[in-house]
Amino acid sequence: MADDHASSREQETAARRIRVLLPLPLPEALDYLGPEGSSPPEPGSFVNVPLGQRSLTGVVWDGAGEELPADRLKPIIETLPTPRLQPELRRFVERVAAYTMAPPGAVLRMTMSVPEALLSPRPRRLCSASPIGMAALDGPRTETRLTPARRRVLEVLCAGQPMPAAEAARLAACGTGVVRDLITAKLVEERFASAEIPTSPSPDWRLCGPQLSPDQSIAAQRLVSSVEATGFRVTVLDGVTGSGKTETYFAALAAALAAGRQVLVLLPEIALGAQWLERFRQRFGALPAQWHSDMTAAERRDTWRAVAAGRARVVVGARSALFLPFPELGLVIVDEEHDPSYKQEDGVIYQARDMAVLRASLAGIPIILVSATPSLETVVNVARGRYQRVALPRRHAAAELPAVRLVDLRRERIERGRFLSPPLVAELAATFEAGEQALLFLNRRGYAPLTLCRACGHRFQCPSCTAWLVEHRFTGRLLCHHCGHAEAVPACCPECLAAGALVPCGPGVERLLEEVTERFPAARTALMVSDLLSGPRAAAELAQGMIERRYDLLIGTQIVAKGHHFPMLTLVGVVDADLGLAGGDLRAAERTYQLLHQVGGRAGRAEHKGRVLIQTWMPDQPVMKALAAGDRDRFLEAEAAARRHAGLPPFGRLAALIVSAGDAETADFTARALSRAAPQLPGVTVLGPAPAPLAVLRSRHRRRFLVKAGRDVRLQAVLRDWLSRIRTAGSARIQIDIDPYSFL
DNA sequence: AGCACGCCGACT
DNA sequence: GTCGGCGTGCTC
Repeated sequence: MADDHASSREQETAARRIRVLLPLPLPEALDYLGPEGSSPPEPGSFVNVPLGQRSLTGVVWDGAGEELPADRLKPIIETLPTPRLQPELRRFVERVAAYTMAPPGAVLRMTMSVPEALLSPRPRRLCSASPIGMAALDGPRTETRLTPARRRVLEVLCAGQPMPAAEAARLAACGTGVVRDLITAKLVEERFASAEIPTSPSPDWRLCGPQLSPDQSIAAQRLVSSVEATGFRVTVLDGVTGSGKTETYFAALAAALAAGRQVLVLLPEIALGAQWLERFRQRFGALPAQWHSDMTAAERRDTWRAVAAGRARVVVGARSALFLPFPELGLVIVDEEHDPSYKQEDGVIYQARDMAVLRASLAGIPIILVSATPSLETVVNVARGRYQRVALPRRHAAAELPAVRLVDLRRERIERGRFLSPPLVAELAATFEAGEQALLFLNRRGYAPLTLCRACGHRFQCPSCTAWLVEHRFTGRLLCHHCGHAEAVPACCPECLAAGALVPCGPGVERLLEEVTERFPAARTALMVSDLLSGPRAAAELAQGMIERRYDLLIGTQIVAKGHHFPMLTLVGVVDADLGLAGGDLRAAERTYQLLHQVGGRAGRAEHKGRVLIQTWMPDQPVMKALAAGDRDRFLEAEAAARRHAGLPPFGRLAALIVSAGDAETADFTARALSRAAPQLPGVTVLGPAPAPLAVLRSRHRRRFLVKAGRDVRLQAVLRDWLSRIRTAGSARIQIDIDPYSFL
């Protein structure tokens, strides 16, 4: 009898057992007890659960794990009314975790990045004029005396829809106190409105786009049919700069909207999206929902909810938008798919373009990868027949591709401390003479990359990193570009106290500005660098100034490479083309090609023919030759051949292991332990340990391993097995980077 | 990720 | 004597 009772209780608790994945870096989901009596919350439900001393929100997960004895389980606190996380997104979380080797909870955290969005929206109180209030407004002034402010509030409320008190106060240009008093005086009444946020207008796919060129129409038709066919399919829209790629993929976007599906557009950095957003608005009559890092918490909360509820039909965002809970996602577009900023480098390390393909495949929907300079990975996937390619080979309308010329710095005489070669100076002069605009590109922020003391040779180094401090003259500071450390530029050398002995070494955009100002005092020059712009609006403002020809010359870092299009810009000068080629980065050449091609593409976009001058010490490098010849495909073939020969991605697998610790000894100790336990398997090569190029970063000493493996090797399994055989001591951390992009 | 528990230096 | 530093370990 007692046994029966016990076993039935066991059965009951077994039925109540639910798995809950928490947004924490735990190795797996935890078990809890569902509510007594009522049916357990379904997988995907958001639940509040106790954990240790605190309580937090997680998601009911499916699948089984190791079962903890039932008597150690705590009951869940409550189930939230938030829409459930779709199975598709749950599988995506698991697959991203498995691929990147991050704990699933850490990936889940990216899908619930706005905790407030999960709470039921607080009902809002809306004000309207009461009958008494309306009477007071209409009636003779003597009956109820109204102050001017009170009168304005009532007028505002009578004229418009019910609105929050703060809104009424703002429109009436008075304080909220006036509204408050009116409520107390019963001239204004307040009602709880439904929590529904007023829906902003949706993009309208029925609007007609601009007339497409014949090339665009053919390409657009193929994209549209991939959307209409439904099902997973990757299409690469490969079009030269200025060929109208955006308008072309807008056709596919419209088709997905017409089919009643949501669309996600990923862009490298939303800061560059002002022109993109304007084009979208012109095409669809409304702005899309946006998702990026510099949104306020309230904006993120509203957007998250709008996406989850299906109200947001189009979302344009940076890589983290990939983890939004779309219930009806029908198309993903990755613009500038080659852009290295799709690689997330901290927290969960992932390549958003690749994960976008994964998400589309799990959802069974089409995805479009867009670029003028597709990544080698993408090109190889086309060659393997896994991706379809749609090409836009010609520039739109009259615009021609710019003429590219290399300037061999080995043959040019350039004064010490100067960085513009005579041919480039001559071209600048000719451009200004013709009343046209020029762009100088130098991917180096600040005044000079290194500052040293002429008297004693002292170099300014970051106290927390193996890196020089970069002088920024405009702000009068020395900055570390890796950790953000900043200090004032001292008047004399901190080492030998010599005064006025500090000399800058090498070029930075600020120093370039100085040189240009000396050479061309009449030229109106603007500097476009992320650290001198307060935000996307400032960047858009500068770009507008260029378009309105308030400047003759723009000097900038890679922020100028993207998105903008300046009709009167005819000359682009690349000051130091070799910058990106240093270091043993496997993608250095490819990235240099993409970046310089993109910068060069800024020249001559309207009817004016553009010229590009590339200053290099290595004119014989294949990248430079390819840029000069405009021969992208041959460059890619050569690059592919080199990578295939070396067994590097996309022809082999690659992972980086970064060991870091608070002191060099612990880092070395852990690295040696890892080295001893390194896998010895056919098809797997372990390189390292070696001090990372940034041997100390944020006060942590770092050692690197590189693991190379054949495409058929289950790399994650090999790494998991390797790490399971060692234990880390003390402050040591091991970070895994699958498909590394940065080699620092 | 938090938060508690635990073991060694400067304070009322 | 205690307050408090943050290193290690667990959370269903």
